[in-house]
Amino acid sequence: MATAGEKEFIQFLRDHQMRVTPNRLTVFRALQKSQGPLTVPDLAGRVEESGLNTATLYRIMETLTELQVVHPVLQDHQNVAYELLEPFARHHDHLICRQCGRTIDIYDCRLEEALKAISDDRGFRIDFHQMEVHGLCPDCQRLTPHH
Amino acid sequence: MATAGEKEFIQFLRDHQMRVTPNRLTVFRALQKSQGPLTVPDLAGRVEESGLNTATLYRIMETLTELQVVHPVLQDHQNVAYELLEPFARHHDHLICRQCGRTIDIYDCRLEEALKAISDDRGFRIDFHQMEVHGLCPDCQRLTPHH
DNA sequence: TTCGCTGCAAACGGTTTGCACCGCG
DNA sequence: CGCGGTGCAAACCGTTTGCAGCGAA
Repeated sequence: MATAGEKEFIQFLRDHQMRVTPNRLTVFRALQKSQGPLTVPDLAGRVEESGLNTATLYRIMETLTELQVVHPVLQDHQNVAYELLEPFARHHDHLICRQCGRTIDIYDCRLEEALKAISDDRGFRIDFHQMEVHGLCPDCQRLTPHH
Repeated sequence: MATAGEKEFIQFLRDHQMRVTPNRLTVFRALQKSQGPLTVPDLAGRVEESGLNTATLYRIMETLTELQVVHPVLQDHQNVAYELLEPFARHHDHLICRQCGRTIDIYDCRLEEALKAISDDRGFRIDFHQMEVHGLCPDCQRLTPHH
């Protein structure tokens, strides 16, 4: 099943009484095109030609976060970056290697099911979740086989 | 099983060729005493009487992060905060309510097991993980029963 | 005695804010 | 036409850095 696209995003904004502006579409497209999460400075670089102002960019990210179109995640242990949420991007979690810094996207039903069971037990209704697993990827284990 | 305390922290520093300084002990104690994650400004307030300098505080947090005594997490969708990791604190994940903002700590074997199975499948060796589940807590569902 | 650690103060840069203008609905 | 959205520029403040002195080992 494909993820929702620009058309659905426009409808989503209308449904939430938010105006459909060129700036918001520009940001949405940049996020869709990107592989991973983007910081505001990242985004600024990618939408440079549109002349979009940085202050506006921050305000748009705040809006999209409230609407749960995106959510902020911590990058490199220090920078806030944003990534699209369902239904605008396929959900996944992250394996992050402490050695090479590479991020591996994962999606696994076992995890989703465990999570659902746990939340149900407590009567918590899930919007979305985010998980980071830190450790050593297979390649780096081979290079530093001890410990 | 209790979590490791100050004595173990001191030994940990020695094992890693790091000096045992009053400042580092002060920070460690503040983190232990705290319920949740603390930002650097938070910490600065709590260790005020010790006269610990802010720049030093940042350097200590960087060091503790590298040693994996703590790790940074995103608070309120924007601020970086630090929390102790195993074995210095009991591991747990978070349910975060979008309505009241309250955080519920959870620990559940089903999640840990699913995670281990998934990582094993990919040959990824886990140091630690962090999970945030965003949604509506039982209390807030009662107050806003629609949607 | 050595070198890691710390305090101080200045600089940096990501983020926020006030305000006037613009343009979507 | 009204009000949400935007650009601009200044301010803010969390964080980083250089350097000299201190103290843990």
